[in-house]
Amino acid sequence: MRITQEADYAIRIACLLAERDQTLDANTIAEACCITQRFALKILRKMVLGDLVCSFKGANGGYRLERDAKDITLKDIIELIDGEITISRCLSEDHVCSKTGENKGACFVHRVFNVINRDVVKKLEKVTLAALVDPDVSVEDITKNF
Amino acid sequence: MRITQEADYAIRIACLLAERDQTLDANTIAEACCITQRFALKILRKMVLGDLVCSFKGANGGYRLERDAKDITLKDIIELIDGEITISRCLSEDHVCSKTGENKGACFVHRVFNVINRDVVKKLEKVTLAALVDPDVSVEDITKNF
DNA sequence: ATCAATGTGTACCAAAAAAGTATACAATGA
DNA sequence: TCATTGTATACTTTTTTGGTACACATTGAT
Repeated sequence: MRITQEADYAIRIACLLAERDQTLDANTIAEACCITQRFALKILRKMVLGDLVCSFKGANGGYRLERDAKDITLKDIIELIDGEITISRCLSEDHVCSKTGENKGACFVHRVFNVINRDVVKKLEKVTLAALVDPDVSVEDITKNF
Repeated sequence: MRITQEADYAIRIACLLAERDQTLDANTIAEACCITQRFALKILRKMVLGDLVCSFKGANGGYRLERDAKDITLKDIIELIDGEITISRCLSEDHVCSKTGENKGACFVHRVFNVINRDVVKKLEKVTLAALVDPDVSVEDITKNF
């Protein structure tokens, strides 16, 4: 990665939709998430194309989650917005290592990074929207089985 | 983070110095690491200022590791070059969350990120230059006690 | 039917970060 | 004393991030 602001906003938006569990229009979402409507629209568009939320046009239109909140993870949202999660550029699919001329896993160091990277992804996969939104679930509850 | 190219090069340089265990000049280092001399000089400068390597001017000058290779970790090198390791901007010391107006740990999501982030740093701390350079140590050896 | 409300598509712009280069200078050892 | 090697500072370019603009397409309420 790094996890971008845009992914961060997308997570907030997804949490909001999970919390309210109703169709919300872009304006409402933008206000609740402290971003401009235009920017919210852009992020929402990506989320629609990524089958994370569905949209309704016309009066009383808006957005809602496409799937159940327990079937959406932080990994899903971050990858949708930022693309493949990689802690180092050398780990990304299309990157060619300037040292070895090959891509990921060619250098010893990158193989170590790769182990760490996979672990991060695995952890992000374990965090569901449902857990994030549930007031009875603490950070410790979420992270204890990492 | 993300771990930058520059940090990546710094790691290569440090590995080279650990492997050879002698004073090497910037040109030799640059060639071995497949970067320009100028860029190597820039990175080496940071490493000198960060007390990771020491330098010698004049004829037969060059660089060598300041400390023993077993006392230098990936975390040391990456933090030296890239600054604080943070998987999301919201976790960095001087960042103020646009949602809560506070900094790290204020939002629930960021608290989760923080747990993951600390774990990454902890893993990077466990990888020493000595281990990376030792031909008898495998990636599995390094990562099994993560 | 019509029109206001709402999302769509595409393109553009600006700031920040990353990656790398240039130049003039300072120290040192043969 | 001068070639060799590092120092200091500043600049340039490219890529990524974060965000905006505008003309258009649907659709539900009236």
